[in-house]
Amino acid sequence: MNDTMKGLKRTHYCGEVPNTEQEVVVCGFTDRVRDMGNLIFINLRDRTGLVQLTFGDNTDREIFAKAQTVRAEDVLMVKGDVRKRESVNDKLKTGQIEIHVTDLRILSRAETTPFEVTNSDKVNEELKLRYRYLDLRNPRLQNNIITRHNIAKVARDYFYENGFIEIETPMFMKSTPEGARDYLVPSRVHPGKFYALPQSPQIYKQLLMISGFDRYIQLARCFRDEDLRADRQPEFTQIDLEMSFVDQEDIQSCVEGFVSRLFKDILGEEIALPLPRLTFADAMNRYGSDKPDTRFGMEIQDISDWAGKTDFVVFKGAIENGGSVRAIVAKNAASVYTRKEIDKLTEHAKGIGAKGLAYVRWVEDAPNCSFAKFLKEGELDELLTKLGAEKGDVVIIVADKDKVTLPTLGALRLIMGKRLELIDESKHNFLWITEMPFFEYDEESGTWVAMHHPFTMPMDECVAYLESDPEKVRAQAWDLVLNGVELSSGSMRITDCALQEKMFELLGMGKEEIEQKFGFLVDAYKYAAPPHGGMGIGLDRIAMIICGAQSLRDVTAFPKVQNASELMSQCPAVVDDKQLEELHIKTVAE
RNA sequence: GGCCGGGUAGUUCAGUUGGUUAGAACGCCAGCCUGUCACGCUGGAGGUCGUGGGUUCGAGCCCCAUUCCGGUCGCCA
Repeated sequence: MNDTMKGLKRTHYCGEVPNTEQEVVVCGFTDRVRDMGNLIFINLRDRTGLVQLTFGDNTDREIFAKAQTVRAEDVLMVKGDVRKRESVNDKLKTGQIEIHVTDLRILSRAETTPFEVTNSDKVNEELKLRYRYLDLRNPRLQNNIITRHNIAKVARDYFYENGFIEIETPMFMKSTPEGARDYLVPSRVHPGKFYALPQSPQIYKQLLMISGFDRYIQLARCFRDEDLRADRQPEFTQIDLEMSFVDQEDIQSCVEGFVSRLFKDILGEEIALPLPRLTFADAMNRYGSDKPDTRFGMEIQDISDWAGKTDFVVFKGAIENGGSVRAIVAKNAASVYTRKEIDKLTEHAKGIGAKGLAYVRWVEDAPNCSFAKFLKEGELDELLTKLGAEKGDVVIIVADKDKVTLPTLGALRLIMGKRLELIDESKHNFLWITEMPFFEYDEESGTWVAMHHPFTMPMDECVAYLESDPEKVRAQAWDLVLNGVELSSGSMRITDCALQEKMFELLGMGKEEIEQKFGFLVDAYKYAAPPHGGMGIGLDRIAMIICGAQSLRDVTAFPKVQNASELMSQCPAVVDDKQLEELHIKTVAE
């Protein structure tokens, strides 16, 4: 039989027992037992930290005998006297003191756990996820979850103080098949019809602006039925906001105020404002990415002019086909990037669409160049000078259409930057990416699709060539990037019915289709709307970076794995035929 | 859906060219120990080598299939 708490009330959390002699009552989990024979030490743990319990000469024999039976992870409640320790432990917050126990209650005994809770760094992720509730006892994970809570609190405080109103939007909404796949929800009362879980509260928050709420915020749960990544879960939380009577700069400076407050309150770090801005086109040209990690250099260089003059058919061919030849220079990398390592890079590059890599590896006096035999006298020297390459450097070159050269070099830049340890992990580099393209050509369907969403406002100067040159149309849409992670995305919305109609038309949507999908939204704008725009800030991703975690799993209490299932509860799971029948999904034969 | 990596005591791993009874550390159990804090010492229990098939006199190891986990590309308005 377990003991009860009867007659005892907790007076302190373990990590907060003060350094003064007094009687206290603490409770928590058994972190570790050190049994010296006639002297027993137990580390008791709760969410605030550890405190040492001591059982010795002066301990009642019955209590001592009971203490001998305590095992790791047992739940205890004890009364005792706080005493100074004979030997201090500097590693513990409570390392100056210990509790001489006068009453020991074993409230619950633990079976031997499948892994050691506080020594689980190297334990297989799958096992820890199956026993997530145990892994969550680990102080590291517990601190992450608490930090996440603190981030949410700062978000609410900041936006509430700035006049934002928190409004809940529906979890059951109409499916909009564009973009990410929806999770669908059937219902007993609507045969053949489905709700969708929100990918984001986008439409509702725009309607709230039309209703005149002026500033809206919500810590919104969002759902996307797409494959997972380390930084992508099928359900996630957005700090979702929308503002009326503002322009892009107003929204950006409001969000800048938030991140600066957040990093100061949580990490004590000053973020210099305003945050740097880079256009989408510049980001692609310099970093080969729409979410560049600017914690290190190694920027992409365009060497098309030089390459066009050579006789190397691969380079010339790329340029003649309207492409480019571009390079990155890895300083002092020749010893790390041997021929074999460069081959690995080549394999990786092929995996993402490049036909191959050309390289110069300058290790001895004469640079080792993979395409030297195609060059005329002096051309290699000219290239190396142009690139600023020196002895010890490695140059990686890709020749193809821009659509290939830029993302390939962007990906290689990241891989090499990590490998060469060029990234200062203590840095927090924010960056606004602006002037995003409006349309994206979809090879599969051969049509232009909206890169952001179809309610995004084009930049004023682009409206003139909406029809003639869709590729060049830029949107009043922007992203906030932190250390190469897309944190947040925002845009101004179209409030002009005629323009909205035109955008739908350009996206190949007929009147009927528009009416069926977005009729209510289009109607709403007929009754006048304030100019408005907003953003969705990824709470999980911010938490991940602030906690220094490598995966969203480390900041999510109960995360899903790669195939979007949850290993602990084994969901999703099959349901009874009876349930399916009730939902009109399956007819069960009698 | 494609590619890459992984699965051997409860956990983390080792396992030689395919060859006797599959090892170590931690954990667990028992005993000893009065100042430990990753306590120490002695002893013990614990294995369907992910699963199924094949090759072989013989498979943890080689081959095929399959499953689960991770990473990545596609995908993520």
